[in-house]
Amino acid sequence: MDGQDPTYNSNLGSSLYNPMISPLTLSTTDAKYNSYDMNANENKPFNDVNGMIQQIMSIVDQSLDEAQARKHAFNQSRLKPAFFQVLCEIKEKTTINLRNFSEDEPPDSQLMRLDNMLLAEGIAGPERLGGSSSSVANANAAASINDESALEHGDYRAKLSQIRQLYHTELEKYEQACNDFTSHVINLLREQSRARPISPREIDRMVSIIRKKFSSIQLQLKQSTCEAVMILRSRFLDARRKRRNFSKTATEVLNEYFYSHLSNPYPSEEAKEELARKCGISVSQVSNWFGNKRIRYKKNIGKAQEEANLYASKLANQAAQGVCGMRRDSDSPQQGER
DNA sequence: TTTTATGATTGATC
DNA sequence: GATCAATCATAAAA
Repeated sequence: MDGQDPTYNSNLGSSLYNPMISPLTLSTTDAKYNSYDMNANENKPFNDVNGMIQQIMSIVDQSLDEAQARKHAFNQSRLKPAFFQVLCEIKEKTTINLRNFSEDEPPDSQLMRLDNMLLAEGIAGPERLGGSSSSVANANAAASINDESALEHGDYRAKLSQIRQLYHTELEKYEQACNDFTSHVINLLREQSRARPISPREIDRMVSIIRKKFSSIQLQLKQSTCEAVMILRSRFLDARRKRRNFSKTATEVLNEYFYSHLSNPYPSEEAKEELARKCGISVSQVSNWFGNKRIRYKKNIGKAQEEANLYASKLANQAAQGVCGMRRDSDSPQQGER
């Protein structure tokens, strides 16, 4: 539309921009443009184009009433069908590429991944009553069996539900804005279709363009929601973040076993289960404790000797008082350690 | 605030 | 799969 095409220009000159049939009322600006045109008669088409541009530019300065009045005048003009016809002809020549415009695009794999994740985490889709992601449920089952984990699990669910709520609020907002904007554009195009040729297919295409733009905004929302869920999960699943020391009693029970089996501080599976039960911790925690204890004892035997003596005298006292409960157990197959 | 203790994790080895 | 050794992250003590 840069006016370099001679055919196009001749069209403009012959009909559209002929002042005799121009639907737009010529204003004083025409005079101004005519005044600096050295050869007004020969350059009439260009002269008229300038005038038209000037008129279009001046629309922004018009009041709404004025614009409405002009629009009304235009719609009532007997030249309007001719103007419309000319626009149809121009369009016929300039929208060839548009016809071949491919509208079928493959579904966005990134969007699909995000959707799947949001669905899996219970953010998208139907709300799960008392539900959480299976992975978290497994993690919780594997974690400590005390009340604290249940409490933190509840905390996780509360935070997940918070994320879900925020996501849906934002999504609704986007959808509302998208619908509003789409219907606004449709109305605008329908209104404009009275003045220029706009096919329903073109309106549909415009709608799909708008939807694509809005879905890219939604993509960002989905992305940030996924990130929030990942952070929450990593915090919940990373047990190191919420390490708690075992109770004093539990440590004593474990130490008693360790120092009374110092020559072979490797409790059997049954012994581990018994210790776990006594200490109120899981079997894997007992295994961890013994793993840590063995390596730290080995690294610092001198210092650990004091502790060893402490537990030895403790056991001796218990034996003297005849309350040697632990040694009585079948979980102490080793004899004569230390 | 810094240091130490301690429970958990990770990768290698057997 | 159990254990070791190194390491991380946090609780508790100094």
